[in-house]
Amino acid sequence: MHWSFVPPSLCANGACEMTDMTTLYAAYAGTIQTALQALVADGTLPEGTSFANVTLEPPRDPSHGDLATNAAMVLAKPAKTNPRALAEAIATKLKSDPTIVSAEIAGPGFLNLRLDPSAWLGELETITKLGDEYGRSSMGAGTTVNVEYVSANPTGPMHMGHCRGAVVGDALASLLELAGHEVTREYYINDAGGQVDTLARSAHLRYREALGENIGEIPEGYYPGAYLIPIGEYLAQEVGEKYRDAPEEEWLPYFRAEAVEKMMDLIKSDLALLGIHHDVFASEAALHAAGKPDEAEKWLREHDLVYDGVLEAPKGKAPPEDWEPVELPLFRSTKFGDDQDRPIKKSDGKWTYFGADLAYHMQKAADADELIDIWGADHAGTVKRIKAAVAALSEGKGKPTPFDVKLVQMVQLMRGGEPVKMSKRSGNFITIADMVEEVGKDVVRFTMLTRKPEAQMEFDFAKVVEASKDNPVWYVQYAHARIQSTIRKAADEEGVTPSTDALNQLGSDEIALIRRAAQFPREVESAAKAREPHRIAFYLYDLATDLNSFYSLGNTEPEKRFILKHDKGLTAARLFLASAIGQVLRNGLRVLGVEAVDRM
RNA sequence: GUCCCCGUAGCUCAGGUGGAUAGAGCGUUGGAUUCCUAAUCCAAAGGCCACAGGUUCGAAUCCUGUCGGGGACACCA
Repeated sequence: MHWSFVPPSLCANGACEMTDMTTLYAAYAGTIQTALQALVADGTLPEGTSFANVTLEPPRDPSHGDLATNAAMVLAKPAKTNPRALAEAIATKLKSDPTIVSAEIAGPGFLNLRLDPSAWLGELETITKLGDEYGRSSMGAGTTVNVEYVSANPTGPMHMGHCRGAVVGDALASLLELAGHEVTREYYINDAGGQVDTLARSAHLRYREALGENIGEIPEGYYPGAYLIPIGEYLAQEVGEKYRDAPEEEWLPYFRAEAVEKMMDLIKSDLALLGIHHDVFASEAALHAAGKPDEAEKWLREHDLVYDGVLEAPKGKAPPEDWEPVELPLFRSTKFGDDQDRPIKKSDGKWTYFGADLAYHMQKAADADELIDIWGADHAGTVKRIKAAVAALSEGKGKPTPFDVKLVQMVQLMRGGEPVKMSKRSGNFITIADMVEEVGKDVVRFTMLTRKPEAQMEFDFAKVVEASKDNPVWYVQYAHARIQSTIRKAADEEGVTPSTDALNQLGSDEIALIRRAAQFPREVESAAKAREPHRIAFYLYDLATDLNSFYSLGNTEPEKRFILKHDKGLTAARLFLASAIGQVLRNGLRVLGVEAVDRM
């Protein structure tokens, strides 16, 4: 795990400066950096040595100490010495810090540090003082990130297929915010293609139905879902019989605009059920109206990145029967690693989806420093071309715009071990509203975040509501509720509240728990760097495990309970510990968008 | 045929930007309850990290290939 050598003075956001508090890992990272700089000053390390690969982490085996650094192994080469000799030099410098009680060299050159217990106890005060801000990093300060997620076609309510990407995107956005980035949560509305025309026609059908016509079975090529019935009724109310028998070109634009708007209302309310709210809803139609694709094409042609050419027939499988060579404006995506150049316009002269998407990303890249798209795995085939597009567009800017596409794999819905059958044809699919109603928002969100997004997962309705250790969301919430309950009970029955007065009475069991809590800021930074919010979910599970283990010590050793009737000082100190752990659980759950409950 | 993702305990999965003895839950076996929330805890057993090469002080992690699972492959979005 890496950590960034960001000195506290670089802490750009107000919270850091106001409180003037540094978390434990950041502080000792600074200590080590100072020691390394001293070695540069006295010539042990060459001028300009990069410390980028130096890590500070908990040793795998706690008996090795409190902290471990690989500095000597990483820097032995530039120092032209062997790791153990360099470690010796680093250790000498570090020992001038009174809170470092020992610095031992181990294995191939690890430097294991032992801290005075007061260092760990101090972290409890840091957690408490920083409160909701504990874990906030300045790592991303000054970098704006645009996260585009969901972007479901506005042709119906949200169903299961959208759920995972929605949750992952939202948690990622929150994570990046906590890591200090300024984040825009964006939704791209595909309101310009053939699908929304189909939507408009389907709405027209329902409109005629609302006017009393018997429309019978919904024909092939129309959306059959019952959710369009209220749209038809609404339209009938708005325009009466005006468009009942009118030719399509008269009503299509109006029906399309109305239907899309209603569908977006539906989608927004579905997203709200999951606690998801976007900052920007970007319309593809508006993009066209503003002439953005033309601008993009012009720019690309000037840079010889778009040319008129003929695509080859698809290889490997039999080409479609109606395949014929056509000259189209093609984007040179092969120049950036794609297998084939991609058309930006269709043979009828209209823009392809890609042509518009290219212009859309051009616009996003102009507004943000970094871009992230969350897509379903079924769009994997288009990753290369859009990455190529962003690479091409940012060539002109002098420096490339970092751009990540996160692919989210399918979720297999199960019920008691059996796959849930869904029929798309009848429009009978499991919606997000169904899911949230059945198992709750917190369960849906947490479960979606307990697997890395690029791996396929199962979601079993039966398992996911089980109240057991096998169900992480319950387990983590239980730990938090347990803490809150203990604090309540101590106040009500013993009149004791958390206090630092007797903090130095806390022993090694408590410090083991603090050690885990102190990881949180590191987890935030590494998860943000990797763009992997699921790491926070796993961390919270580990922290909950440690809390529950500690709590259970009191079952066999009553003197290890939080609440001790005979020792109010120690009770208050343990409550202070409990309260700090609760704070970290809350801060982590907030990233995931899961509620930290006080009672269960 | 090409491209993308995945392959870790019996099962479901972490760990993967190279570091010390590969982790957790479920399941199995054996324990803990005059209990601050047992929706919990402790312990045992269980592994050629798919396979084969390569890179280096060091590989589950990086590279190449093979096998297996999933997905995508004209002007659909």
